[in-house]
Amino acid sequence: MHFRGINNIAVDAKGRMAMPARYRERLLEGCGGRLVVTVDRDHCLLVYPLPEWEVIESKLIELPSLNKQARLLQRLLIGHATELEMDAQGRILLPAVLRDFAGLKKKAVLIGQGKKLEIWDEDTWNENQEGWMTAVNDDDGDMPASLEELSL
Amino acid sequence: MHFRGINNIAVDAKGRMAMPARYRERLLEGCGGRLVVTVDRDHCLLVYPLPEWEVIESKLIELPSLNKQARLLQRLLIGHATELEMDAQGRILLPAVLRDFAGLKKKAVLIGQGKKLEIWDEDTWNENQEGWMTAVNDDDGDMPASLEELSL
DNA sequence: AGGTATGTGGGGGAAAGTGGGGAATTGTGG
DNA sequence: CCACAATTCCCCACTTTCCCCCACATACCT
Repeated sequence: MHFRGINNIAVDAKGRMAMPARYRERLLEGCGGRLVVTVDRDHCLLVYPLPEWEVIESKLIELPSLNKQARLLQRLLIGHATELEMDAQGRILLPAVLRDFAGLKKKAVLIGQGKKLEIWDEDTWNENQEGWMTAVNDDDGDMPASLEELSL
Repeated sequence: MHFRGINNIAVDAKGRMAMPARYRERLLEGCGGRLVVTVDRDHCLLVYPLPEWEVIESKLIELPSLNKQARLLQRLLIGHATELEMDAQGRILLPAVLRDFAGLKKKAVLIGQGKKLEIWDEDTWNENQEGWMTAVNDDDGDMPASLEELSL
């Protein structure tokens, strides 16, 4: 059971955002509404059900400590990871630090990405869309074999 | 059992479009009328029966997260993938986000494409036709082996 | 020409999204 | 240890959207 699709959501003055109704039941029975929010390199936020996150975290921890990339990834992801729960109305309260990081204003966008969800500021999302569209079409020669052979 | 052929369809003020009758029975018994609609790089929409989509989605999710191309593809395809069902009249409601993306107005075109269907704005479709006809004839020398060997 | 199947439009009820007031809890500084 | 401030949580009320159902219009077949 994967997350997919796009949702327009509002972040209110207190920094709360309502989880779309169609996700709530899954989140409650899957992990008791316990979630982990962290940041992404592309300046959006990532939301994992707690069990999923723990898998990822373990992998990150075991990366070679002498590798610079690995250390940066660890600081970024584990360092910002915040555990939080849905309240009785199915909302989560996003910490100010994370809202600032993603440049979240009033209007935001929630994107299903399989095991996780991404939260984007609406303007940022829209601005990036066009660029991505063309970037996907550019074959920059740096494409893994699994991508070359993909048939949609 | 593949989709093929072209259909002119109307999108009403609420964003609903009627599935052609000849597809309905197949869609109901094949997947209980459960469909997934997402976007394509060429600014049209793709419609998959849910089981077909899940195969594609799994492949996408397993792509390497550190590869930029892969991440963009995931965001575009999974991020916009919306699950929806046919209503009692055999119609589906296309979310506003997706209609905007494809520039859908009142008149649209539904194209059978094997495992999936494509939805185009009628004007966009007509405008593109000409260009494609010539583009297919240009052998730009950058053709994968599987295409070189194709015998129609 | 009539009947059946398909396409099209709209109205109303239910559910989800949104916002704010106030109580409870936490944390900080004196 | 207490007092004050800030944050977090819960509850209520309003607004908007979505979805189900009914009704009509059009086309096609008999």
